[in-house]
Amino acid sequence: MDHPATAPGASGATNPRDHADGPARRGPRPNLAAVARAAGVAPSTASLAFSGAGPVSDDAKARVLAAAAELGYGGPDPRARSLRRGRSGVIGVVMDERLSDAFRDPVNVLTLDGIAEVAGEAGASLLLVRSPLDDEHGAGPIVDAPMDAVVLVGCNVRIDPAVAVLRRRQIPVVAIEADDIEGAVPVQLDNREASHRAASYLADLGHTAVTIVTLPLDAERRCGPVDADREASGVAHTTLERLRGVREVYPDAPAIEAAGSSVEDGRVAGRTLFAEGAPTPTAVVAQSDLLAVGVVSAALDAGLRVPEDVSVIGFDGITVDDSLLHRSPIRQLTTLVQPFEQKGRAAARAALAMLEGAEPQPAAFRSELRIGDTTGPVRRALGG
Amino acid sequence: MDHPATAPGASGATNPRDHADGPARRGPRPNLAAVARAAGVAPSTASLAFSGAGPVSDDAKARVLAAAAELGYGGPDPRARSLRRGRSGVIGVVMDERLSDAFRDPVNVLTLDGIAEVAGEAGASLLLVRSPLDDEHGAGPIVDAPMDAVVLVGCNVRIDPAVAVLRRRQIPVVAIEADDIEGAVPVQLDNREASHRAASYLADLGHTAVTIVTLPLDAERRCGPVDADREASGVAHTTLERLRGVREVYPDAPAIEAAGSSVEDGRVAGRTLFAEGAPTPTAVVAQSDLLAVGVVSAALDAGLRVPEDVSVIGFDGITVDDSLLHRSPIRQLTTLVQPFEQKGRAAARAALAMLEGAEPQPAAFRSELRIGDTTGPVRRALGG
DNA sequence: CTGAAAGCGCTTACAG
DNA sequence: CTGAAAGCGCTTACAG
Repeated sequence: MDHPATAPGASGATNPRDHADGPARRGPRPNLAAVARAAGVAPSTASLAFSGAGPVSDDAKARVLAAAAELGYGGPDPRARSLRRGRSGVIGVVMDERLSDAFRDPVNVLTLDGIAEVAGEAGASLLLVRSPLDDEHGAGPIVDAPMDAVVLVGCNVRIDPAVAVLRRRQIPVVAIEADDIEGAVPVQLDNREASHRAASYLADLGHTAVTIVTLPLDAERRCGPVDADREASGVAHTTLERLRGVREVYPDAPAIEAAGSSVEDGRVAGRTLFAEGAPTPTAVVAQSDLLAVGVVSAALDAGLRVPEDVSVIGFDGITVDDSLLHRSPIRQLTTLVQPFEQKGRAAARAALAMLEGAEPQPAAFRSELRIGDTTGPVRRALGG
Repeated sequence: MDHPATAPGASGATNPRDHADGPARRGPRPNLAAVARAAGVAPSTASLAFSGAGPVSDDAKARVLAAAAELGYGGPDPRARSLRRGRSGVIGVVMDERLSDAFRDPVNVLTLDGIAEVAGEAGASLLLVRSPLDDEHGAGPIVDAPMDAVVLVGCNVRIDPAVAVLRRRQIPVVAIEADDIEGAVPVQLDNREASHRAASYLADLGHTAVTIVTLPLDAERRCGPVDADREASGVAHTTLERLRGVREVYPDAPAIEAAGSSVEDGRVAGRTLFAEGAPTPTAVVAQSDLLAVGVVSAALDAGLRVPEDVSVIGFDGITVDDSLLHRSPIRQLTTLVQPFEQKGRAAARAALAMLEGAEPQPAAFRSELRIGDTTGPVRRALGG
């Protein structure tokens, strides 16, 4: 399925790179020394003519530029420049998942947004890198890509190998939403407090039977009930904090772990939750909006009304698309809205600061409870 | 609004980078020579121990690794390695817009998906770069970021400066959805033929009054009617091809240019289209799904029924979220579905091939007309 | 299997 | 304002 037809007229017989283009470029790529020679100046002068980092006479500069054009010189080689300068102008963005999965989650895309904005303004470019798997330590871009600083995005799970590598490389690290990592600047959210607030809101509505649908606790993509052992073995900081926040209000609330953060993962968890015969909660706290939509969808499928029979609350405040929901009267999820772009911007600023040798600013952000139409007062107890 | 509170307990008094970490790392970063010295081997042997590119005795290798650990050496510096090798393992992804805008369009994200998949498998990392503005030639990452090859994504507009720079740098270029660019390997879609098919489908349904809502024709973010002059001045290949495809069936179909590809841009165009007093088309061909949703939304706002009063057809086959639509009975757009991921994969493969010095494969893909519920037979002529 | 040598292409003090 | 020199850290033929 993945083998495209070759475009009939598009390729032609010649290699596209064979096209001559103004000044012929025969032989090896010219370097700055060759340009300087052609211009009749010293290499250092030619360098200055390009970088503007020192005084050069207009005449010398013009000769250098003319020689460069003549030889087809494309400007100083960034590889050599970065070796010499000790900097490459590249900020690494490390994500937990396959990049193609990461892009599927709006949470990551929105964060990237903020990072890209600040990095772009500063002239830095973003290198997308996947966190290394356990079995490939010592390989992969995180080990050998040029990066001046790194931002960990949505790395809840499997952060340790990445951080270890980066620390050894002495690359400054900014960690969004990870537990305090030794040597990394944190950009944090009030996960626990926010979850506490959401739970309190449900308590105010009279809910007592609350179940939590959690994000993954580690990289194993398990799904199912979270018992004490499972919770103790969890490494995902965000997941644990959000869980604790709800438990501060509902100490005995059962939890179900989802395999990931997608609508489908939420649906799977929801099916368990609303299975016939099982005691049905009157409210569900899901740790992401995607999960929440899946839970709502499972509830509707099970013939329950939302919020009349069951309230559902999410986390993130993103816009979610799900066709099943469209058939329902639900217009907006009750959720905790978090400032992704701001978090991304703060992370990028911290990374740039470390790059400059300045003291980076740790940052903490707040989520706001946004009340939509997936939550309501608890239904009257049947026997009440 | 963007100044986060400093996290109370998160920062502490010390610079995170001051943390000692096992072997002290005093003074300057060690280099491979220092490691070799400490291990009692030649630098070349130490290099081989890390790269595995040649035979090294187990003993020598162990001594090198031990010395590296002892000195806190994080492995060969990628900057030096890439200078020496002439390769950096980085593929640039160049986009037309601010990256934060680019991420907002699913079209780009899906394409990036495919690129990331193939690049990731090959161990290459992706450098996100914005196409330079006209007024910043000679600056920005496209000029001085290390990249072995580049993929142009969604660069319809403002490609020329980028391509000129890349050509001078002699960086191989793969262009997704751009007109044949001299020296670039094309990854193309059947924009014209697909649009022709969509138009034919409308013709079969009896539509004669068809209006086209186009993507931008250049970078100026204009919106309004496309007259012959405007069309002649257009530089966006995709826009023009899709326009031509429809015109092959409806030679006189009027066109309105949208300022961008968003639901809101589509809505703006739609408002013009369905303004009172204006002659209303019985069908609209929008050049993207986002635009199509905006048009549908404007039609509903104007009190028209879709598809009974007006049919709307999109392009892309993405999932679109729009709350207004949810209130309507419309479940799926009629649209031309294009294989974004496949296009991305093909582009990445071509880039990798050029990197290896192999002959890259130009690729061409096909869009499929997917009939949803936004199109239907033309309404009976009022006077008919 | 190991070592000595050369050089990738640039920039930056430094002296004029 | 310009030039000669050194060196960023590595890898790769090449000889042993």
